[in-house]
Amino acid sequence: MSEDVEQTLRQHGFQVTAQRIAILRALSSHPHATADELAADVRASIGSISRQAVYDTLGLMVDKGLIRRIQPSGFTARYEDRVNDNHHHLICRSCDSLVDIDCATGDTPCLSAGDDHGFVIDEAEVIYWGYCPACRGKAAPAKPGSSPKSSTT
Amino acid sequence: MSEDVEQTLRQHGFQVTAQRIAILRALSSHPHATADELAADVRASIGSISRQAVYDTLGLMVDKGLIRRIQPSGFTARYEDRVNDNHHHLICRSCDSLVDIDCATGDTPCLSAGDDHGFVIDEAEVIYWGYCPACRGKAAPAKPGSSPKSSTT
DNA sequence: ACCAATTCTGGACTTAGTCAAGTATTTGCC
DNA sequence: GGCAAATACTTGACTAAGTCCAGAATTGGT
Repeated sequence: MSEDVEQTLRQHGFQVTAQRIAILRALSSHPHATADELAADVRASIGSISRQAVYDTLGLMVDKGLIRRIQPSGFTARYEDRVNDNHHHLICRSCDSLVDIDCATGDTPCLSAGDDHGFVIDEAEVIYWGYCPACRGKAAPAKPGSSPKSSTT
Repeated sequence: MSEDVEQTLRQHGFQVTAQRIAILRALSSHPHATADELAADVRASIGSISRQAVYDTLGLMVDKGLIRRIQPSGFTARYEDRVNDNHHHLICRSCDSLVDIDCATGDTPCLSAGDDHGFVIDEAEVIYWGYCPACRGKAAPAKPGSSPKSSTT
């Protein structure tokens, strides 16, 4: 299994180092982890790693499309290794839990924006906000001034 | 015109203060501004304002649905006063320009997620990533290791 | 095994944002 | 219009996330 990770690294043009292997493995066991959480996980397996190495590696991997970085409003950056598989994220406003969600609409649904302003669009990132089963009852904090925010789409 | 802003504040249950009026007006002339940019703008019109007042006010206004906060990956939080009008955002990966974009798909399109995991979804936030007309030619930084990232949807 | 290129470390630094205590302003009421 | 209670604002210290830099260590091709 360590070989798989090594393979992946080489295929994407990375030098193979203990740190990178550890980061990648940490990521696959902790999807949606923050840089610090990954660092902690890596330290548990490797002994130690510098913060800089973590940020450098994650940054490079994101650039090469090996992993994905997400950063919803109010959260610090999170990373995941599910990539190129057409999924989105669903976040509970109350307890901050974050789950993956597959897009119902086929292959490139949301890519059809109205007027694209001349941009070449290569990705549509969707974040669904709401309340998870556990918080659904207890929370529902009836936003006072505003209408129930029906179709922010 | 100052009266409009006052009205809006009262309607949403706010006390009316010079700072709040100034923030709201700054926001309508600078859509997608950061907290610091707004503070600077307010200082230009009012003389001075504390950072805390800016954050407090923006936070309250977001809570009451008067304004919206967006924070794309790699950006600091931005605020806008277009609210409840079903629009999304389009960002250039190269020059970071950010434009509004209306959703083509009608009223509550992207709200139809596949399996909602039992969540009650009240908002679907969409961010389109790509290259603006100006950067389209010059940038296109041919992501090496990864396939052209066709349908991240 | 050696050398150049790449990567990692450690520490200082920056930026965005929060906390808490005290002061000022607003607003409802007389 | 004046007063008190509630609300808002200011100041300054603090935290967390992330960046910068220079030097040491590792990797991988020969």
